[in-house]
Amino acid sequence: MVEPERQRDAVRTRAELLAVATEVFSESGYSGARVDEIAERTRTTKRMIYYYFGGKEGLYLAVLEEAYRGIREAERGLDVGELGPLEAMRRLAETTYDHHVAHQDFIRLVAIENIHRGEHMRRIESLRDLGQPAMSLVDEVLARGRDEGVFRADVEAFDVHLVISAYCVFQVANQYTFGHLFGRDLAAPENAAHLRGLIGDVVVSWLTRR
Amino acid sequence: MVEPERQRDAVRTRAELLAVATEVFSESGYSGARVDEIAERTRTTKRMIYYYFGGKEGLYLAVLEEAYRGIREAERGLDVGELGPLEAMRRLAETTYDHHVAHQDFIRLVAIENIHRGEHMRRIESLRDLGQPAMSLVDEVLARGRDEGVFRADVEAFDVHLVISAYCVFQVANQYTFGHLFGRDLAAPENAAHLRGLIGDVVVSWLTRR
Amino acid sequence: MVEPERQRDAVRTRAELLAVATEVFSESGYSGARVDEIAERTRTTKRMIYYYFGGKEGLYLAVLEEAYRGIREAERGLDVGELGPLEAMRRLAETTYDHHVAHQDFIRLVAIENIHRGEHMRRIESLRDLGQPAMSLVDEVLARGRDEGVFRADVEAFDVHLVISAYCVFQVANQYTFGHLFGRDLAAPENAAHLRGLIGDVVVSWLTRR
Amino acid sequence: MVEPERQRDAVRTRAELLAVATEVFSESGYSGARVDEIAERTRTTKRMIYYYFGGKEGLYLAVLEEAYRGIREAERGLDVGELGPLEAMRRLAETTYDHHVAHQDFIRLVAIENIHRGEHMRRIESLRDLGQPAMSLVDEVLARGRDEGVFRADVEAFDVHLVISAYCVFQVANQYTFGHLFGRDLAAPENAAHLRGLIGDVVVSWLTRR
DNA sequence: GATGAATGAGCTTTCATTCAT
DNA sequence: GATGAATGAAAGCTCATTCAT
Repeated sequence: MVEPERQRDAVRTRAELLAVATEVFSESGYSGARVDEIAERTRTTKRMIYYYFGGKEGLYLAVLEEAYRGIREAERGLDVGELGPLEAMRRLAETTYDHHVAHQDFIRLVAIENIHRGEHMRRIESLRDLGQPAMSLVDEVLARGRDEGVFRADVEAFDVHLVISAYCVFQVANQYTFGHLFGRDLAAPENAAHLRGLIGDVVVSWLTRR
Repeated sequence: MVEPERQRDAVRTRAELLAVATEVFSESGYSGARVDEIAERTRTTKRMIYYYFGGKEGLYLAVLEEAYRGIREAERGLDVGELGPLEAMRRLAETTYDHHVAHQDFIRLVAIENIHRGEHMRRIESLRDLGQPAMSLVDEVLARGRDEGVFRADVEAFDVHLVISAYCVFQVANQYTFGHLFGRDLAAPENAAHLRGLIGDVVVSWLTRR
Repeated sequence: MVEPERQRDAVRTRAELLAVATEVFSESGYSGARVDEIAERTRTTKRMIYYYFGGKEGLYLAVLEEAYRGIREAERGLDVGELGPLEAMRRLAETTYDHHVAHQDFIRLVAIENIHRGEHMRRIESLRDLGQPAMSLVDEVLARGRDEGVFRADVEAFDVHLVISAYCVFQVANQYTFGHLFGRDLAAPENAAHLRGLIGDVVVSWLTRR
Repeated sequence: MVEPERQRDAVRTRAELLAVATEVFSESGYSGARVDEIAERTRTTKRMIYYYFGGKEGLYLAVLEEAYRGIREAERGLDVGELGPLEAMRRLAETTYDHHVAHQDFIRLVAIENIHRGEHMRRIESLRDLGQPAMSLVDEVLARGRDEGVFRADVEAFDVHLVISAYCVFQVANQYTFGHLFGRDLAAPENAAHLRGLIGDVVVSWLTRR
């Protein structure tokens, strides 16, 4: 089934605007991003931003929604089914690490949204409780480990997810200031394996009861 | 020896601008902050920003430098000398938590600076390797624990500091998005004790792991 | 083939800005000219200066380029083909005089540009060696006179052009100070004929010197 | 007779301001010159400009007056008494040339004043008819030449002075634009002798013409 | 005479947005 | 659906000048 030319162009134009806007907002923040710059990096004109998204804010909202949607999609790919709970939890933490390293634009957008105290996000219905799926996976592995007696029983899935997220987000989001303060480059390839293993270690040590 | 009125006023004017600017930049980011708004919240005029700081960017640099200086000063107050290494480490992690909760403006500034990829920070000489003092304390406690045989020997002070910082920063910096995604308020008083104890637990479990 | 309304307006808007800017820069110099004043004398707004010329300096560059282009165009109209070399040279000098009197705005712009040590001019590619055409005409008349034995052979076209230009430019550019110092009005109609004849005399006497 | 300290300092301060202001106005024009810059290049402060000269304009007026006074002083040094009228006239033209090359700041100030249509100059009483002395010398030489039958009788001193001034001023004042247009550097040492001799030639040829 | 602090008015420039076709 | 031209409001910044001591 083929869409008519016009419509396909419309879809393409919209998608291109969204992709470029994601880049620009992520690079410069909401206030720092320039509508002109977004348009210029596109094959369309500024006018289309108003046509499709109503304005700068509408475009930003669309970028935010799309970005979270994409991340959730990516999270669905995560699978630790065949591993024992201990290895599964380590895999989960380390894969989360990889995932964050691979989606720095998204993490920047989230930081920007936090600067704005989440006020835009709160207006996007589809983002409500979007965290659940990711946490369910943690919960499942945690429960398995608890049942098998390898994990302590007094830790919630939320806590585990918080500790993993904090580490993974921080190491991307704060790489510039933290790196500068300690004279280390968190993004350097030679540090990657160590930093990746670290969060696995931390979480597994923490959860493994004696 | 008393300073002349005029000069004292100058110091006050400069300090007031700096204080207000810290608030405004922290609230709105670099691009979002308005020079006019900063001035309006002050007893002086916009003109003085240019007189004392050369411009918006100069003011932001001064804010950043002053903020880091203040934090370092506060860190100096940390003392865990009389505690055993295990309790000292827990105290260190939890005090760091308190400290971050108490200085949200600073954490927001750091997030803003990371959005700008640390480009301003890099131009402030006094911030080079400013992290050392904080890390030395971790190092000292870690060494004591290692010597006493209670801490594992394969973990560096940098790693410990990274894990603690990540947790403490994240839970302030990302409170809006993370809270919204999971329907929990990280800043709610009833969660404070739990969140505070958590990082202590994590670090101690990790380091005491054989 | 008719251009669309909109586009024709754009051309008109741009041209109007250029014309008014020529006046204002010529009246007040580069620093003395006010972007606001230029806009006010126009049917458009200040914003259009930035839209079409990028800023005050871009506008000034456009004014300079256009002014030189206009002058060169006017110089093309000069024709002394049928006159003998002696009369041709006199005509050339005196027509140059007329020409300068008729384009005082241009001469003022040139004076302004010299105050700035030609720094803007140097950045306009189209002005490089723009003087050649004017000098070629002098060269041709000079050569004819030399061949016919009425002009001395040891004078270059450049020298002749320099002497003529100096006189014609000075008498416009320095009319205010020179006039005041000697209590004479170089622009007074009753002096015009004498001042015009003078440069013809000077050049012809000089070149026919045995 | 020794002046009291205080007074001598006052004289020195005033003189220093005047000297620096001459430079700055000459470099940047009236509007382009910055009161702050003038003060900064001085050992005094901005306040002194207001104390001694009343403001920017007063300072500019003082600069203008002082500059003309200095030039007139220099002109007094001119002496062609023992030469024959022909050689005297050539010497006069060529010395005027030297004089202009040596006082480029002054010529720039004059150009600036002409941009402002001489409006400041007109308010300085001491500059009225300041040109007379310079012209008297021309007049005297011209008269001698006329009496001896070597100079034509139909040329006024004013005309001669105009031709000489035009050439000498132009070649300094318009050096940047003229030089660029023709790809020649009027200020290059290797051109000096030729350009200097030129005006002598022109004037002498013109005046000896029968 | 001198000084550092302060200032209002106005300058150039930028921005998201809308209009006319 | 699309486009180039246009715009008002407000932003950051600069200037000559004056004040308080």
